[in-house]
Amino acid sequence: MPQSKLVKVKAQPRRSILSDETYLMIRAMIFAHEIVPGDRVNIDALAVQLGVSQTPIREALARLESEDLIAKEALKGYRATNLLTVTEFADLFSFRLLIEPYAAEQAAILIDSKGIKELQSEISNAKEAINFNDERLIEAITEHDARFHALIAKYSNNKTLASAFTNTHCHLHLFRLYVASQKHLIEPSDKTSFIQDLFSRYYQSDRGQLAIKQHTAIAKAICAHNPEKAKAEMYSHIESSLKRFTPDLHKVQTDRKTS
Amino acid sequence: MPQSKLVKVKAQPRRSILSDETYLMIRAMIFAHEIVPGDRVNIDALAVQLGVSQTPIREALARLESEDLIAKEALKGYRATNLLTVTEFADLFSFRLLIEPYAAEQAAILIDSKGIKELQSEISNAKEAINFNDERLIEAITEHDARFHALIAKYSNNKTLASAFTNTHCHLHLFRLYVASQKHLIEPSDKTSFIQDLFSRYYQSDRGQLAIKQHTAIAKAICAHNPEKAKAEMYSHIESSLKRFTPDLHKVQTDRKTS
DNA sequence: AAATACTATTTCGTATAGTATTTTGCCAAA
DNA sequence: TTTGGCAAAATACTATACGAAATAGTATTT
Repeated sequence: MPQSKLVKVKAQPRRSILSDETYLMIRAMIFAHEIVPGDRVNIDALAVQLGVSQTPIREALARLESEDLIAKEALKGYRATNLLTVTEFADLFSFRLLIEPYAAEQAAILIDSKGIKELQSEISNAKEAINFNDERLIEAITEHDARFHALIAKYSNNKTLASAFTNTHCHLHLFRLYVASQKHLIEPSDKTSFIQDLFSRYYQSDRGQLAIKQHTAIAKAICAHNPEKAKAEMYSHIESSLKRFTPDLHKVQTDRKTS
Repeated sequence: MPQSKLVKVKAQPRRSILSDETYLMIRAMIFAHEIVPGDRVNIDALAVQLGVSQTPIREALARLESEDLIAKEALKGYRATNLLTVTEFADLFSFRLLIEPYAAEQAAILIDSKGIKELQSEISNAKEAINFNDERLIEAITEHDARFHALIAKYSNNKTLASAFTNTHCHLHLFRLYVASQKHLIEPSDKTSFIQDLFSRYYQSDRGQLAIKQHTAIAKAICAHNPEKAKAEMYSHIESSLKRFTPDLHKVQTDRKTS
C-alpha cells in the first residue's frame, strides 16, 4: 500500500473561510427577505446572530457594498439597499438588451459539447418544474431564469461581459424574489401597488410558460451554432419580458427624458 | 448677522473614515505601480506602511477584490491581479462597443446644459494638454480619456450602465498606465514585447491627437442633441482605438473561436 | 416652543492574542 | 547534486476587548 503515503491527509476537509461563508450567509439572508430592503444592518447583532466575530462581518459587508446590495453611510452604519425603482428597472432592461443578445450570439459561436449538455439539462429541468404547484412554481422559475441567463453569459466566453452580468443581475433577481413573495397580498385586496400590479401581470397569466418556451428557442439556436437566430431570440425574449412587466414603458422613458 | 447662527458648525471637517481612505490609497498605489500586478499584498506590512490597523486594510482589500483589482486566495493572502491578457483586452473592447455607443446616444438625448458645459470644458482641457511635453502628455491624455468616457456614461442617465462601465474601465485604465510607464523601455532595445509593441503603435505616432479629435466629434454630436451621430462617432472611435492597439485583432478572435 | 445639555447607542478603529495554514530553509538520503 | 520530508518561521484568519467619536434620543432650561 504505497498509496497511503502519497495520499496522506489530502482528504481532510478544507477549513472554512468565515469571511466567505459570512458573505454568502448575509447575501442569502437578503435574498430570503430576512434582511428587508431599507433595514439597518448592525454589525454586532449580525456577529452574534451568525456566531462569528466582527471581522468576517466587516469584510462581508464591504464586499456586499460594492455589489450595491448593502449601502454604507459614514458613521451611521450599513443598511440594505432599496429595491429597484421603476426607472432603475427600465435601465436594467435597456442594459440587458445591449449585452445579452450579444452574449447569446457569441455563445452560439463558442459553446462546446459540455456547454450544450449543460444548457439542455437546464431546459429539461425547467420543463419539469412547470408541473410544480403554485407554491414552488414561481420560485423555481425565477431560479431557473437566473441560471439560464447566467449560463449564456458564461458561454459567451467574455469575462468582462459575464462579470457585468453578474453584478447587475443580482438586483433583478432580488426584485423578482420580492415580487414573488408578495403573492399572498394580491388576491384579497384591491389596492394595486406597483409590485402587486407587476406580479399579476407577470406570473398569474401563463405561469411562466412563455418564458420557458422562449428559453427553449434560444437554447436551440445556441446549440445549433446559429448566432444570428440566438441573438434575435434573446433580444425578443428580453423585450417581451420587459413588456410584460411594464406595458407602459414608453411612458417611463418619456418621464426620463423630461426629468 | 443672522446668518452666523444658521451656518453654525456646518463647516467642521468631517472625521475621516479610515477604511475609505485606505481603500483609495491602496487603489492609488496600484495605479502608481507601487503595487505591481502579481505582487503579494501583505496585510501587516500595509498596515504598518499606511499607519493604520488591520481592520481598515481588510475592508479596503475586500472592496478591491470585488473590483478584481486584488485577488484573494484562501489562507494564502491577497495579491494584485495580473494585467489584462490579449484576450481579455479584446473582450473589454467588445464590451465597450456594446455599451458606450448606446451611452453616447442616450447622453445626446438626455444631457442638460450643465452637462454640456462639463463636457465642453473637458474637451478644452484636453486640447490644452496636447502641448505638454512627452513626459506629461501621455499621462494627461490617459487621464482625460478616462474622464471623458466616464462623463458620457454618467450622462447616459443609466445607473446600471454607468456602474458596469466603472467596474470594467479601471482595468483598461491600469493597463494603459502600465503601457505608458514602459515608455523608457522602447527606444534602446529591439526586443518587442506585447506591451512595447502596443506603446509604439498607440502613442508614438500621433501623440493622441487622433483620439482627441474623435472625442471632439463625439462631444459635438452630444451637445447638439444628435443621438444617431453621437452613437456612430463613439462606435468608430472605440473601433479605431482597438485597431490601433491590435491591428491583428482578427487573429485574436480566430484564436478565441478555436480555443 | 426652541435651544441646550445630557445620556445612550452605535460606529469606527486599535491592540493583542491564539490557532490554522502556508512557506521556507535545512538536513538527510538516494 | 538532487530529491524528499520535516521543523521553524511567517502569514492568514478569527476572537475579544477596549476606547474615542459621532449620532440619536431624551430631558432640561430658557
